[in-house]
Amino acid sequence: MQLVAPDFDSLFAALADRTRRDIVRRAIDSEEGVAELASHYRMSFAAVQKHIAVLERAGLVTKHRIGRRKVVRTNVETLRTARRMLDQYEELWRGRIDRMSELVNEYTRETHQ
Amino acid sequence: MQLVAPDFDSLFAALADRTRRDIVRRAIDSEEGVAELASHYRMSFAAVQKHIAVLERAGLVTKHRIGRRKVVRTNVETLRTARRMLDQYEELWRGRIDRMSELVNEYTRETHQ
DNA sequence: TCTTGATACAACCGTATGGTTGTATCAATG
DNA sequence: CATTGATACAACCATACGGTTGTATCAAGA
Repeated sequence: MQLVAPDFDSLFAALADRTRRDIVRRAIDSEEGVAELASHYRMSFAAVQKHIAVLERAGLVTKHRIGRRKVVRTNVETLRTARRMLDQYEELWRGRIDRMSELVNEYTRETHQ
Repeated sequence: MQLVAPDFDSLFAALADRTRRDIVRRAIDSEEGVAELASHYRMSFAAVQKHIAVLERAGLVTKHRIGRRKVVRTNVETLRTARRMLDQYEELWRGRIDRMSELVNEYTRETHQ
Protein backbone atom coordinates (compact mmCIF):
# COMPACT_ATOMS: atom_id res chain seq x y z
CA MET A 1 0.00 0.00 0.00
CA GLN A 2 2.24 2.77 -1.32
CA LEU A 3 0.49 6.12 -0.85
CA VAL A 4 3.09 8.41 -2.44
CA ALA A 5 6.09 7.79 -4.65
CA PRO A 6 9.00 7.32 -2.26
CA ASP A 7 11.41 10.24 -2.18
CA PHE A 8 14.65 8.39 -1.57
CA ASP A 9 16.60 11.63 -1.28
CA SER A 10 14.73 12.79 1.83
CA LEU A 11 14.31 9.21 3.05
CA PHE A 12 18.02 8.41 3.17
CA ALA A 13 18.89 11.96 4.25
CA ALA A 14 16.55 11.52 7.22
CA LEU A 15 18.34 8.30 8.14
CA ALA A 16 21.76 9.97 7.89
CA ASP A 17 21.65 11.37 11.42
CA ARG A 18 22.30 9.42 14.59
CA THR A 19 19.70 11.30 16.64
CA ARG A 20 17.03 10.73 14.03
CA ARG A 21 17.86 7.02 13.74
CA ASP A 22 17.56 6.79 17.51
CA ILE A 23 14.16 8.51 17.45
CA VAL A 24 13.01 6.05 14.78
CA ARG A 25 14.19 3.17 16.96
CA ARG A 26 12.44 4.49 20.09
CA ALA A 27 9.24 5.29 18.21
CA ILE A 28 8.98 1.70 17.02
CA ASP A 29 7.81 0.36 20.37
CA SER A 30 7.25 3.32 22.64
CA GLU A 31 4.37 5.78 22.80
CA GLU A 32 6.28 8.93 23.63
CA GLY A 33 5.28 12.50 22.90
CA VAL A 34 7.67 15.05 21.43
CA ALA A 35 8.76 16.37 24.84
CA GLU A 36 9.36 12.87 26.22
CA LEU A 37 11.46 11.98 23.19
CA ALA A 38 13.37 15.24 23.52
CA SER A 39 14.26 14.43 27.14
CA HIS A 40 16.59 11.65 25.95
CA TYR A 41 18.95 13.96 24.07
CA ARG A 42 21.38 16.66 25.13
CA MET A 43 19.95 19.28 22.83
CA SER A 44 17.06 21.74 22.94
CA PHE A 45 13.42 20.72 22.64
CA ALA A 46 13.17 22.70 19.39
CA ALA A 47 16.13 20.81 17.88
CA VAL A 48 14.49 17.44 18.56
CA GLN A 49 11.21 18.82 17.24
CA LYS A 50 12.98 19.73 13.99
CA HIS A 51 14.46 16.24 13.75
CA ILE A 52 10.99 14.78 14.16
CA ALA A 53 9.71 17.14 11.44
CA VAL A 54 12.43 15.85 9.09
CA LEU A 55 11.41 12.27 9.86
CA GLU A 56 7.76 13.15 9.32
CA ARG A 57 8.44 14.74 5.92
CA ALA A 58 10.36 11.63 4.92
CA GLY A 59 7.36 9.51 5.94
CA LEU A 60 9.38 7.70 8.59
CA VAL A 61 7.15 8.72 11.52
CA THR A 62 3.64 10.00 12.07
CA LYS A 63 2.18 11.99 14.95
CA HIS A 64 -1.09 11.20 16.72
CA ARG A 65 -2.78 13.33 19.32
CA ILE A 66 -3.32 11.53 22.63
CA GLY A 67 -4.66 13.81 25.35
CA ARG A 68 -2.58 16.96 25.15
CA ARG A 69 0.50 15.19 23.84
CA LYS A 70 1.31 14.19 20.28
CA VAL A 71 2.64 10.67 20.21
CA VAL A 72 5.28 9.82 17.61
CA ARG A 73 5.07 6.46 15.86
CA THR A 74 7.49 4.95 13.35
CA ASN A 75 6.04 4.06 9.97
CA VAL A 76 7.62 0.66 9.37
CA GLU A 77 6.37 0.56 5.79
CA THR A 78 8.67 3.44 4.87
CA LEU A 79 11.62 1.62 6.43
CA ARG A 80 10.73 -1.35 4.23
CA THR A 81 10.69 0.94 1.20
CA ALA A 82 14.29 1.91 1.94
CA ARG A 83 15.19 -1.73 2.44
CA ARG A 84 13.64 -2.73 -0.87
CA MET A 85 15.68 -0.01 -2.58
CA LEU A 86 18.86 -1.62 -1.25
CA ASP A 87 17.54 -5.05 -2.23
CA GLN A 88 17.39 -3.88 -5.84
CA TYR A 89 21.15 -3.27 -5.79
CA GLU A 90 21.58 -6.76 -4.41
CA GLU A 91 19.54 -8.12 -7.32
CA LEU A 92 21.70 -6.25 -9.82
CA TRP A 93 24.73 -7.78 -8.15
CA ARG A 94 23.19 -11.25 -8.37
CA GLY A 95 22.50 -10.68 -12.07
CA ARG A 96 26.10 -9.69 -12.62
CA ILE A 97 27.35 -12.83 -10.90
CA ASP A 98 24.95 -14.94 -12.97
CA ARG A 99 26.16 -13.38 -16.23
CA MET A 100 29.76 -14.01 -15.21
CA SER A 101 29.08 -17.67 -14.47
CA GLU A 102 27.30 -17.88 -17.82
CA LEU A 103 30.41 -16.54 -19.55
CA VAL A 104 32.62 -19.01 -17.76
CA ASN A 105 30.30 -21.83 -18.80
CA GLU A 106 30.38 -20.78 -22.45
CA TYR A 107 34.15 -20.54 -22.34
CA THR A 108 34.33 -24.03 -20.85
CA ARG A 109 32.04 -25.46 -23.54
CA GLU A 110 33.92 -23.79 -26.39
CA THR A 111 37.45 -24.66 -25.34
CA HIS A 112 37.26 -27.90 -23.42
CA GLN A 113 34.93 -29.88 -25.60
CA MET B 1 34.64 -9.26 6.98
CA GLN B 2 34.00 -5.83 8.44
CA LEU B 3 37.19 -3.75 8.10
CA VAL B 4 36.01 -0.55 9.82
CA ALA B 5 33.07 0.28 12.04
CA PRO B 6 30.34 1.42 9.69
CA ASP B 7 29.67 5.15 9.75
CA PHE B 8 25.94 5.15 9.11
CA ASP B 9 25.84 8.94 8.98
CA SER B 10 28.08 9.16 5.92
CA LEU B 11 26.71 5.90 4.53
CA PHE B 12 23.08 7.05 4.41
CA ALA B 13 24.10 10.60 3.51
CA ALA B 14 25.96 9.21 0.49
CA LEU B 15 22.81 7.34 -0.56
CA ALA B 16 20.66 10.47 -0.17
CA ASP B 17 21.50 11.78 -3.65
CA ARG B 18 19.99 10.55 -6.89
CA THR B 19 23.20 11.00 -8.90
CA ARG B 20 25.22 9.04 -6.35
CA ARG B 21 22.66 6.23 -6.20
CA ASP B 22 22.85 6.05 -9.98
CA ILE B 23 26.64 5.87 -9.89
CA VAL B 24 26.40 3.04 -7.35
CA ARG B 25 23.97 1.22 -9.65
CA ARG B 26 26.16 1.66 -12.72
CA ALA B 27 29.33 0.67 -10.88
CA ILE B 28 27.77 -2.63 -9.84
CA ASP B 29 28.14 -4.21 -13.25
CA SER B 30 30.14 -1.82 -15.40
CA GLU B 31 33.85 -1.12 -15.50
CA GLU B 32 33.76 2.60 -16.16
CA GLY B 33 36.40 5.17 -15.29
CA VAL B 34 35.59 8.50 -13.68
CA ALA B 35 35.32 10.33 -17.01
CA GLU B 36 33.07 7.66 -18.54
CA LEU B 37 30.77 7.80 -15.52
CA ALA B 38 30.75 11.59 -15.68
CA SER B 39 29.59 11.50 -19.32
CA HIS B 40 26.19 10.17 -18.21
CA TYR B 41 25.28 13.27 -16.20
CA ARG B 42 24.52 16.87 -17.11
CA MET B 43 27.03 18.32 -14.69
CA SER B 44 30.74 19.00 -14.75
CA PHE B 45 33.41 16.31 -14.56
CA ALA B 46 34.57 17.77 -11.24
CA ALA B 47 31.06 17.53 -9.76
CA VAL B 48 30.81 13.83 -10.60
CA GLN B 49 34.32 13.35 -9.29
CA LYS B 50 33.21 14.86 -5.97
CA HIS B 51 30.18 12.55 -5.85
CA ILE B 52 32.48 9.58 -6.37
CA ALA B 53 34.72 10.87 -3.57
CA VAL B 54 31.69 11.00 -1.25
CA LEU B 55 30.80 7.42 -2.17
CA GLU B 56 34.41 6.37 -1.65
CA ARG B 57 34.58 7.94 1.84
CA ALA B 58 31.34 6.13 2.72
CA GLY B 59 32.94 2.85 1.57
CA LEU B 60 30.30 2.39 -1.14
CA VAL B 61 32.78 2.31 -4.04
CA THR B 62 36.46 1.70 -4.58
CA LYS B 63 38.76 2.82 -7.40
CA HIS B 64 41.20 0.59 -9.22
CA ARG B 65 43.78 1.70 -11.75
CA ILE B 66 43.40 0.04 -15.13
CA GLY B 67 45.71 1.46 -17.76
CA ARG B 68 45.47 5.21 -17.44
CA ARG B 69 41.90 5.15 -16.16
CA LYS B 70 40.66 4.55 -12.63
CA VAL B 71 37.76 2.15 -12.71
CA VAL B 72 35.01 2.61 -10.10
CA ARG B 73 33.51 -0.49 -8.51
CA THR B 74 30.63 -0.71 -6.04
CA ASN B 75 31.40 -2.35 -2.72
CA VAL B 76 28.35 -4.54 -2.26
CA GLU B 77 29.35 -5.41 1.29
CA THR B 78 28.76 -1.82 2.39
CA LEU B 79 25.31 -1.88 0.79
CA ARG B 80 24.60 -4.99 2.84
CA THR B 81 25.75 -3.16 5.98
CA ALA B 82 23.10 -0.51 5.33
CA ARG B 83 20.52 -3.20 4.69
CA ARG B 84 21.33 -4.98 7.93
CA MET B 85 20.89 -1.69 9.78
CA LEU B 86 17.35 -1.45 8.41
CA ASP B 87 16.77 -5.12 9.22
CA GLN B 88 17.43 -4.34 12.87
CA TYR B 89 14.46 -1.96 12.89
CA GLU B 90 12.38 -4.71 11.36
CA GLU B 91 13.44 -7.03 14.17
CA LEU B 92 12.45 -4.46 16.78
CA TRP B 93 9.10 -4.21 15.07
CA ARG B 94 8.72 -8.00 15.09
CA GLY B 95 9.55 -8.02 18.81
CA ARG B 96 6.89 -5.41 19.45
CA ILE B 97 4.27 -7.44 17.59
CA ASP B 98 5.32 -10.54 19.52
CA ARG B 99 4.98 -8.76 22.86
CA MET B 100 1.56 -7.49 21.84
CA SER B 101 0.37 -10.98 20.91
CA GLU B 102 1.76 -12.21 24.22
CA LEU B 103 -0.31 -9.61 26.06
CA VAL B 104 -3.44 -10.60 24.15
CA ASN B 105 -2.81 -14.24 25.01
CA GLU B 106 -2.41 -13.45 28.72
CA TYR B 107 -5.58 -11.41 28.65
CA THR B 108 -7.41 -14.28 26.97
CA ARG B 109 -6.15 -16.80 29.57
CA GLU B 110 -7.03 -14.57 32.52
CA THR B 111 -10.50 -13.55 31.44
CA HIS B 112 -11.86 -16.40 29.35
CA GLN B 113 -10.84 -19.39 31.40
C1' DT C 1 -13.37 31.02 30.23
C1' DC C 2 -8.80 31.43 31.58
C1' DT C 3 -4.58 28.98 32.49
C1' DT C 4 -1.18 26.25 31.31
C1' DG C 5 1.03 22.10 29.50
C1' DA C 6 2.57 20.70 24.99
C1' DT C 7 3.72 21.59 20.48
C1' DA C 8 4.81 24.59 16.48
C1' DC C 9 7.22 28.05 14.17
C1' DA C 10 10.33 32.09 13.03
C1' DA C 11 14.74 34.21 13.05
C1' DC C 12 19.31 33.73 13.41
C1' DC C 13 24.20 31.62 13.20
C1' DG C 14 28.08 28.61 11.82
C1' DT C 15 29.21 24.88 8.99
C1' DA C 16 28.38 21.41 5.34
C1' DT C 17 26.91 20.39 0.68
C1' DG C 18 26.52 20.51 -4.35
C1' DG C 19 27.72 22.92 -7.96
C1' DT C 20 31.10 25.82 -10.81
C1' DT C 21 35.99 27.01 -13.06
C1' DG C 22 40.80 26.73 -13.02
C1' DT C 23 45.17 24.54 -12.04
C1' DA C 24 48.11 20.62 -10.64
C1' DT C 25 49.53 15.84 -10.54
C1' DC C 26 50.40 11.50 -12.52
C1' DA C 27 51.26 7.65 -15.37
C1' DA C 28 50.98 5.51 -20.23
C1' DT C 29 52.78 6.03 -24.65
C1' DG C 30 54.80 8.27 -29.03
C1' DC D 1 61.73 12.30 -22.00
C1' DA D 2 58.07 15.00 -23.50
C1' DT D 3 53.29 14.81 -24.42
C1' DT D 4 48.87 14.15 -23.24
C1' DG D 5 44.90 11.58 -21.57
C1' DA D 6 42.82 10.97 -17.09
C1' DT D 7 42.27 12.15 -12.54
C1' DA D 8 42.76 15.12 -8.40
C1' DC D 9 42.40 19.21 -5.91
C1' DA D 10 41.72 24.22 -4.57
C1' DA D 11 38.92 28.24 -4.43
C1' DC D 12 34.71 30.10 -4.72
C1' DC D 13 29.45 30.64 -4.52
C1' DA D 14 24.59 29.77 -3.26
C1' DT D 15 21.75 27.10 -0.60
C1' DA D 16 20.66 23.55 2.94
C1' DC D 17 21.35 21.76 7.54
C1' DG D 18 21.73 21.35 12.59
C1' DG D 19 21.72 23.86 16.33
C1' DT D 20 20.19 27.94 19.31
C1' DT D 21 16.55 31.34 21.62
C1' DG D 22 12.24 33.48 21.57
C1' DT D 23 7.38 33.80 20.50
C1' DA D 24 2.88 31.92 18.96
C1' DT D 25 -0.70 28.49 18.71
C1' DC D 26 -3.71 25.14 20.54
C1' DA D 27 -6.40 22.10 23.20
C1' DA D 28 -7.23 20.02 28.11
C1' DG D 29 -8.65 20.99 32.70
C1' DA D 30 -9.33 23.87 36.88
